[in-house]
Amino acid sequence: MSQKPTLPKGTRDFGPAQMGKRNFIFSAIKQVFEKYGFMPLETPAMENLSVLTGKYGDEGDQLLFKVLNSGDFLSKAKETDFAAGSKQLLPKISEKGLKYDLTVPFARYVVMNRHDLALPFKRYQIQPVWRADRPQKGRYREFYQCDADVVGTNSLICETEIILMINEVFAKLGIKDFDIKINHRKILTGITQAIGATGKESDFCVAIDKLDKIGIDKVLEEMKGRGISEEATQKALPILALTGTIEEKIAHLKNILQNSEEGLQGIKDLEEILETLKTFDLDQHHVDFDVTLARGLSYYTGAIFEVKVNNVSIGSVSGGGRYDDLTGVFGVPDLSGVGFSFGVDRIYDVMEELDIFPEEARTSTEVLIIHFDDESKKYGLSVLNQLRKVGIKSEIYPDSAKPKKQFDYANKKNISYTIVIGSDEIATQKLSFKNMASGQQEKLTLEEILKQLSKH
RNA sequence: GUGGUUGUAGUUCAGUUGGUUAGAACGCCUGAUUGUGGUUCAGGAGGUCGUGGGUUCGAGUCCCAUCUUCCACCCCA
Repeated sequence: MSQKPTLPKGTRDFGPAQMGKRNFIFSAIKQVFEKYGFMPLETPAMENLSVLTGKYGDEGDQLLFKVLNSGDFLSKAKETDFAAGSKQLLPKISEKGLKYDLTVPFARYVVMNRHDLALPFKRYQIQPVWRADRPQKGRYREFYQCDADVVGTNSLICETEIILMINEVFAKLGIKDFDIKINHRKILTGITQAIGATGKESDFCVAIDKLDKIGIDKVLEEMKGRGISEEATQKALPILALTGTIEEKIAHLKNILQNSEEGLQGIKDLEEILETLKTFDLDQHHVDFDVTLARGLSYYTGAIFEVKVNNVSIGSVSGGGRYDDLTGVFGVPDLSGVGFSFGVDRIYDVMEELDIFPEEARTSTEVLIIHFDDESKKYGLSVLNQLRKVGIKSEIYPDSAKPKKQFDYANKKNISYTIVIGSDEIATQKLSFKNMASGQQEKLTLEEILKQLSKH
């Protein structure tokens, strides 16, 4: 009885072709992170549920994958727990969960190791995370995040450096048309004060975050639905419709927020970030100030970012922001951090949609050795040894097979060159070196072949 | 979590109001070609129709459940 194997919902295999492309993205990100002084960190796939729960809101808790206790997981549960429902039963049968993002495990790490850390601590982390979400295009239940965070400094240089890193990574990847949207949590707070909806900040944010998706009318409707007064929504209207350059928007908002100390502080932060950016003289920084950017995660308290690639059907590919008190829930207050994350799976989808993966992302074997009989196969092994000694990615067809089969193998693996060896080649010491793309073939000594290959 | 959608050969898809033995293209294998792949030609293999029930004389087709896919909402990378 054989059964067809299947994958769990929302998970994927990555074949060699995909991995070549994925690694291309990973290494671009890694190089940039390290160039900016971030050090790698890895944390376990599982965390204790006490670490994870309550950090992402009720919605987030629901999306956590819980791991059943090992052994007799029912042993601690009583009938009364079972009768009381899942919420009561859960802690009795599950103590661990798969991590939901990289920021909370990072905060946990900082707290556990704070005496050893050189503050400010800069780390990057590239690992899979899991969410029990319903999958869709660009949304998976297992996906990779690439986080870089700095903790232990309030300096806005960090924010500027995030903008620089995003620019560098996208330049490496060849993504040209994108916007780094930036906003500030304090500006959002300021706006709610200015329009007379103080305290309604999170309702306000949830509503305006949808602006580009559902349009201004529906946003105003949603605000009313969330208990923001008619008068306030009317006041919000011109603010949400702000246009012009970053400088113009800032000037305008300064006026609107003149009575909000918090709002003005947010503006000041933004100005400083942009001012610092100037000293790095980028041709184009892709930054756009977007007052409607809110972002869901509630722990952000300062600048917030989101990156959108234009003219593709994928949502944001990167996001982040500053959080003043991330480690507070673990008993270490007043440690400010700022960080952001690249969504590799989405960047992959974007690059696939734009068809901009370079040839180098499709690395394969460079040379296949093809042989006709046992003698030439044996001779081929010594040739193979020479190729590998100089670092050429090479392999020999391991079985004795017809040349057609061996050539088919080379085609299928997209191998650029073949070296064909038979009795003639052994006798003359001149090997048949074939370019698989052009079909051209010439008889060369091994040394000449090595010279040819080193050019590529 | 709510509502909808999808599933037929390795892959992409046909398959009539329920009616004989479920098709095509591409891919795969063999040969034409025993020292040369991509092209061409000839032949061949490959399907518990997602899974489990039900209705019917008869189900790929209708009904129910379940899994999966994609989409919208919620939320998010």
